[in-house]
Amino acid sequence: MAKIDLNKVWALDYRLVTSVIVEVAPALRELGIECKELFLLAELDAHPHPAVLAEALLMPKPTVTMYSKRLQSAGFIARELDSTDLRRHRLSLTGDGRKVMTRGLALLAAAFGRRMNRLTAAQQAEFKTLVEKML
Amino acid sequence: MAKIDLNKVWALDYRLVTSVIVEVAPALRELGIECKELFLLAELDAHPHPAVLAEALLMPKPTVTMYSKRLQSAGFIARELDSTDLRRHRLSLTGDGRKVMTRGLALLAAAFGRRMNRLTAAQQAEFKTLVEKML
DNA sequence: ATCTGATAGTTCAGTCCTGTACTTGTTTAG
DNA sequence: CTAAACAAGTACAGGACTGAACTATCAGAT
Repeated sequence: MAKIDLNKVWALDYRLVTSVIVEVAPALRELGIECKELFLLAELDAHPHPAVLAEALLMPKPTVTMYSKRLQSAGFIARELDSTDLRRHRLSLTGDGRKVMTRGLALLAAAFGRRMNRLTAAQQAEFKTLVEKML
Repeated sequence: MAKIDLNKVWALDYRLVTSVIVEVAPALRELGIECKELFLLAELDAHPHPAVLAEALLMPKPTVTMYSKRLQSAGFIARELDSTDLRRHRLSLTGDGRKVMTRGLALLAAAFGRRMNRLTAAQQAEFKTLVEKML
């Protein structure tokens, strides 16, 4: 088995991810959010605390702070102090926030789905397995 | 075959790509370039004209202009007018530029390789095939 | 020759994003 | 109990990035 060209594969995967983002960004903007804000909304249920969120999203803490502020003032998330640890803030989706997240994820799934559909169902499952293994 | 969760797979792949970038960024900075500047350098041989480069890299033209300027003043690329079309500029790597690119790509390949190594050789080849199909 | 529409690239203004340093609150060692 | 160490989150400054508008050149039609 010849060794594969890592940089080639990397470039392909990077391009795949980027192309989806570029494609979806305008529609998301119409929804009132940026792409990374959508990712933040999508992880909120699983990780309600900003510090954990920052780690999960691989973004620096100040970035999470900034997005949180914007999303809060847009009415998409709520913030409350964690009563068991006063350093912590707990973020949660508002009704509007959940609605926007759902729509945004649908747009993302549509764009990514157009690419995944070039694979057979079995290949799609295989792709998922491989990416899971790599992380 | 159950339908896969597109958003899940998307999130995984996004995270994979991002984690590599985040991991490599500090070392690249020591080399004197940003991550996206490396991608630009890496595509320069194949696409010497800024407009084509912008499309290949999925970035807006002004961004390519800005990076080109910085890379030129850092001595990593050269610019010359295309004599057959005075609107066009032809970019090319300098000796230093090629050296930095080679090192940068090696860092990238190392980081991405650590993830790919969790797959068998056959799976790696399969992954490449699948990503190629999707683009 | 000149006009028209298209293309290459840049400028600029303004937003986005993040590194550094800080405040506030919690835990732990003594 | 207190002080040092640590953790959550923020403020701010400054660099990174991009959309809109612009200049210069080209190619084709009249």
